[in-house]
Amino acid sequence: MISTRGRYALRVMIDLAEHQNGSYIPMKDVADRQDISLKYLERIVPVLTQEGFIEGLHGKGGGYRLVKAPEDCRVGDILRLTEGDLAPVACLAKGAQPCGRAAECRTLAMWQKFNTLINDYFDGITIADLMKSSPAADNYII
Amino acid sequence: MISTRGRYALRVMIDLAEHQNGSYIPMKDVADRQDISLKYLERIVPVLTQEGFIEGLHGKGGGYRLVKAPEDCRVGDILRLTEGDLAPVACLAKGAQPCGRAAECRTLAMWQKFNTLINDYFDGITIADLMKSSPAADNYII
DNA sequence: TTTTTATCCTACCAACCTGGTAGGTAAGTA
DNA sequence: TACTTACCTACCAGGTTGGTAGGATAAAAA
Repeated sequence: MISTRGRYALRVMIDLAEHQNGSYIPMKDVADRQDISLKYLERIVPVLTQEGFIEGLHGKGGGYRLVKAPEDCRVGDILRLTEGDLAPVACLAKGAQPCGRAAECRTLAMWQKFNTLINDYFDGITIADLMKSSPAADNYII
Repeated sequence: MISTRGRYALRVMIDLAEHQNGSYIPMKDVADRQDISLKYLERIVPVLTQEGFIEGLHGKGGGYRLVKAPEDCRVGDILRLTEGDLAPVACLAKGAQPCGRAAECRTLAMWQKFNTLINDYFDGITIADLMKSSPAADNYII
């Protein structure tokens, strides 16, 4: 289950992309528009800075700005960053110790295929795609 | 992330299927073979009985037995049962209250497509498929 | 009928995760 | 100097996870 950290990070990225005008956008504005606590966003957003998705500027006229173009921001990268991992089972997670039953495990292949399915799905979507996404219309297709 | 409940339930089903001989198999045997605490399994397994995947018999000579053929046991059904839900985000979970931002949400369509992707994937796999699964061989394909 | 075997049921628990809040500090602009 | 904004750290309540413990109940064997 994707937690609020990943979901909020995506909404911040979309919001910054939609209001992109070259200057810096205060996180307070994003928080107001997205109806998310500024304090909570302030704890989520720094990792996006560290990995070079956005850059922050202190003081008046400061805020955040996209570093890459929305077309180059893959949802998969943002989710892996904020969620730590997209692994569907513990044994495939990043810091997992090797499972002793792996050689005889009848479910391992299923989990591994699922793992690549997940990562491929989100790697195939960019922030630019989400900007164009209209939920009401898409609902009929699904 | 799929918890131990769902993963252990699958291993129990596979174990029962592999040792199927018409009579009842004590959960103690399954617990020993799978190296899972009997007490913990006893708390997980009843839901499989309630939904008609397996049937239990008390007393000596008792244990559990598959009701359906392994070909008719879909992994998706077992996981939805034991995990409660396979929804990737809170707003798509079973008891979720409708989200007020749904009409303007730019990520909803992505989550919905991901949700059907997950369910379709696991609905396309049966216990019979898992019985045939050889992890070592499949690793090279993935 | 007693004993054994097994399912089934409920309560409890420690550790961790989630979704925050609170209170500051650092840095840049007016 | 005053203000604004990013940035950092500690704390916290509530829920989930992954169990354990101790039985009650049912059925077959002795």
